[in-house]
Amino acid sequence: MVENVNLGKGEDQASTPEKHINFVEEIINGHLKSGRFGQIVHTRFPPEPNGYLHIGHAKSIALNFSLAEKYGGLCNLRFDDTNPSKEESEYVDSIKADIKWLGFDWEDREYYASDYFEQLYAWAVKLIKAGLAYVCELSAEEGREYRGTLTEPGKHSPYRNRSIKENLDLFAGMRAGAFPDGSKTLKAKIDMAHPNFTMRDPVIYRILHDHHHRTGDKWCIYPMYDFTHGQSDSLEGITQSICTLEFENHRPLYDWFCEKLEIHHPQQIEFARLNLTYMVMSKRKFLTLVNEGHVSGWDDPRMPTISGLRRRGYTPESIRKFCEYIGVSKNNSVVDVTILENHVREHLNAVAPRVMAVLKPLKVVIENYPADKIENLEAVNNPEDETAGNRIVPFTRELYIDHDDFMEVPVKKYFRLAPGTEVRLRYAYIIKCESAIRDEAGNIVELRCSIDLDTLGKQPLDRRVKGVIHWVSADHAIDAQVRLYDRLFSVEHPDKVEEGEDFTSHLNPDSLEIIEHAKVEPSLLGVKASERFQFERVGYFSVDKDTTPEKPVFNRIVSLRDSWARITRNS
RNA sequence: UGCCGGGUGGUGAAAUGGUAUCACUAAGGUCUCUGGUUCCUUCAUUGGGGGUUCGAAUCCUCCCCCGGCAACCA
Repeated sequence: MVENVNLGKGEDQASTPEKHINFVEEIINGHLKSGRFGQIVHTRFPPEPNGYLHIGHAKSIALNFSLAEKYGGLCNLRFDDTNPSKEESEYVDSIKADIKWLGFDWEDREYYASDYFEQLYAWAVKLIKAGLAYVCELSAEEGREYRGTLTEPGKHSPYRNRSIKENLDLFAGMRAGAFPDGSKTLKAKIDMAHPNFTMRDPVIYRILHDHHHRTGDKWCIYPMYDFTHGQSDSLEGITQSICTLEFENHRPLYDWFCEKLEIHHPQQIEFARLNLTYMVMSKRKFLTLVNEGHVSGWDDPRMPTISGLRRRGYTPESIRKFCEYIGVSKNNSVVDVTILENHVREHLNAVAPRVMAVLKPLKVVIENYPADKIENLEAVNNPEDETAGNRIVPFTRELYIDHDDFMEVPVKKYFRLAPGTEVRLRYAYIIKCESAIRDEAGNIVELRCSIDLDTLGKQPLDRRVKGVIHWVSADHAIDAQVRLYDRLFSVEHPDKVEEGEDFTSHLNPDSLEIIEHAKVEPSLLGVKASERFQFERVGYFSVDKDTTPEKPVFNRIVSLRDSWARITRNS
């Protein structure tokens, strides 16, 4: 029907789909066309080192670094460390490790806003000399009162009209440590009646007798974000300064400082931050989760932190693709977490070696198979990747299969094992269930089966056996701990809470199930942390750092799509 | 209430005055020694009203809804 399909290039088009240009790229194209910044594109990722990075940051990182790459420019890493009381070098290290893990490289351009303190100070003096800044002695609370409200304009500080000389002396005194914390601030003199609060004489310097992670005790006054960010961008020759929507109100101030200081003036561009269903995404809430013990730490595999996703087993490729896929816009949106999950499935389907692992072991004894016989059967490592090769799995008289693969009274369309029915053991033979053995409590603890030895590598001609199940040899199986992770919250929007509740009331009580004695195939002996596998018919798993040579520990990254579970759920 | 943003299927994004497009989810089907993968099919007239126009998601206008802003945080 469609005539304009280019058949010759069809595969190329599929692998590199015609990507729509997002609004940020449109703006950049405009800059390139007008020559506002010449033909240069220079972005930056500016984290505050006061917490761990999360998937929302990954969106910003991917955006900034990818834009630079796409336009043949550069992207800096800059730590926005203007608040000494909250920032630590521990976070600097983790942030750098996370960005590297994601696969981005700032090369030698690792900058710190604190490196610009001296220049920032000089610019503050310049503002004072231009009559555009003054030392104010209103307390924080008084400052709030003077700022006015949504509907009423603010009023002028009584200190607003000091002489330039007095301001200069006072500001020098602030730097010299002559005044206690909170006693004075330096404010920009703009417009107390401005409809935008950020323009109502904003504080640009405050007194903080605090130790800074990089400048030590050199300073006791520190610049505010608004007086730092744009100037830092300017010093680094940034062209497009990309940030999230909540800074939109700050753009007039960003512009004001660049203009009044007469310095290189980057363009601030705001985009919508990432939200995911079944997740919260703020440092404060993460802290609550950690401090109240709902998770084991910032790198708990259920956390949407980069370190959590990494430990869970997510691949950096899948996170990058996800970030590209969701796009960039100014719409406040909530992305369905299944999209993230599908990206990691897609990647792991292509690259993860397949193995057999039995999570809930049920012993199977094949009565017509010799007790002393061991057959080494060949299994495909990855049907999606011919180069992955084959491996050997030992087959013996006593096996384990998964409890879920047996039903004493099978429901309709169930084609796994049941009394009297047959099933294919993956890569091995067809067996038939002859009887089930119970313990005293009535639980089924063992199956007695018979084998059809004429079914290895071929289908029987006289009948169709549809079910295929995984198994491990009881004698050869390795004992493993398996941690089944699920969504941390049980509702799509955990932030939406009733009166008197908070987001923790939506925690999913079943977000972690630990299986102490799973049985996995012997090829898994000696696995190393962060290796990833597909447990056939079950899901994708990665080796946790808690693994020991004696006992491997696996984290479930994500289950396989399970259309059987869907059928049973719907009926 | 003031200012700034934003409203396109259940979800995320396209379409920049000219046939509402691409994915995800969901549902159904195909294939299969993974109930995985693959492949196929189905699912919106763009927040609402009015206007301009041969023609509007796109332009004008009024209204509605959602988000952000009143830290000496970023």
